[in-house]
Amino acid sequence: MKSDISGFPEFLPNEQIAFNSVMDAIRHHFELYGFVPMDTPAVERIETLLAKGNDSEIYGLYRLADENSKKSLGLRFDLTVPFARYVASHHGNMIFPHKRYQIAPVWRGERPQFGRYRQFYQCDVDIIGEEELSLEHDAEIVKLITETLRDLNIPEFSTKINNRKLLTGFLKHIIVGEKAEERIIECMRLIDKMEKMSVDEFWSDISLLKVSEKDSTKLKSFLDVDKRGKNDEILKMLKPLNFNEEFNAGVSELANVLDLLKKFDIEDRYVRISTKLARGLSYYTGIVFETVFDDVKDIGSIAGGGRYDDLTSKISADNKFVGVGASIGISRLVPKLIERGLLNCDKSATAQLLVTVQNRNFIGSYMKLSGKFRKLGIKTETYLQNKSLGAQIGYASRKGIKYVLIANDVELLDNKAIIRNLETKEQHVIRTKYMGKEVVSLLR
RNA sequence: GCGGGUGUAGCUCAGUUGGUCAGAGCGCCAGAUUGUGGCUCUGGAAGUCGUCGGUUCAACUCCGAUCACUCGCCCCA
Repeated sequence: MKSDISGFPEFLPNEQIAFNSVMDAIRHHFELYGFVPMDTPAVERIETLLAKGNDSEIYGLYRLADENSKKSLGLRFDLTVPFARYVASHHGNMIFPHKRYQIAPVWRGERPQFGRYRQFYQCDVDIIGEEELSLEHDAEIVKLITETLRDLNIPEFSTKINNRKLLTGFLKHIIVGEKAEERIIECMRLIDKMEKMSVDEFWSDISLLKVSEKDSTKLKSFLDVDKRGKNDEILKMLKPLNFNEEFNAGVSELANVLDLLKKFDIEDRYVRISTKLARGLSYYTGIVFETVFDDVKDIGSIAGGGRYDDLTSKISADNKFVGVGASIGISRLVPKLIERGLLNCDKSATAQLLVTVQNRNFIGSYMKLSGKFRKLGIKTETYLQNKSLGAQIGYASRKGIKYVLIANDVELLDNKAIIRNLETKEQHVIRTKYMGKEVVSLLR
């Protein structure tokens, strides 16, 4: 993968074909579950984009420099905010629960680095309900993401799962008093990135938040809970803690989703509780999860998502929509798969067959012949440059086109042609007048 | 926004204290190979040494600025 402008990657043809094959596989899974496609413009009104968060320059927003327009527009930095805007404006014509997917680029003006781009693709699935949405949907999303990834040829992965209520409930229990809300958010952020910090660093930062010694002890044991390993054991420890109602609701939702996942045939090894998981400070309100490779540590998460009970209130106040969704980061995933040799990248062609042209006076006949193959559903390219047969076959070989058709004028007039398999060097003479299944099976 | 690294052929890079130093491998093109690719051999094309300025008899080499890319931090999936 190359990048001519920093952070804006582009692929060579073989990589693009591989990238698209992953994208198609993901799309296929999404549609298998009945999700419908959706697209929105690359730009949104600035006020819509800013509705996501507190920060005035969220994600290094790209603003459109259009002096003639009074509208103030910017490039989307994720697919959820545009979706919220979409629901707010079209809900009258939508059917709920609404299940949609969207595979599209987003833009962020951050400094790029490895596995982090300024333009990258997200594959989002979301389920939106009016007023309420049962917990089964949360489990279904996790199941869908797990199965989608499982069916790709990727390294071992697992999904960390948590519930925001559990985390905030606990933090509300230990952090009270002045500026409690800010300190809770700061504490949640520290916990979220705890694994990146040293132990000393973490606790010295925590002490800045005026957590009492007694509560620090509680925090410590709380953080240790998910070291237990087995989800059942972790839940068994969490249940009696009974810090407050919010916490209890979180534990109960978490337990329910895990129970549903069992019923939905998602094996335990794919999902494990991580009470530290917060997933940034965004709109999540319930279940949160993110998927990482077990052994590949140098890229962040490859998928993630969660439940948000308040999708549209910042955009339109009249109706309440709740949702649960997830996103797969293929712009991170695919280069890693290519680097690891897990993604077949040796084809620079979509064609299965190259029709070579030896006698250029018969170009019309060659083109008609190509047309016959195309009608049979075989992707066929006709070689149109004036080059030797050897050069034409070399062209097919380098592009990864498996078959070539070879015919001179005599053969054309006799309705014959040679099909050569470039991998096995096998050649077959075929009759070109009436071609059917036997030719199709020959080209498999 | 902050800090480090790097800019020489299409790609990956070498280039000594400033003076035969415009180089290699890969790739590309042609031929050996007159209907049949990969392998091998032979030949060939290709670079304003990122850009601008300075020092010097002399700059790819030293200095300054600038631009670009890249890695990390902040932030974030």
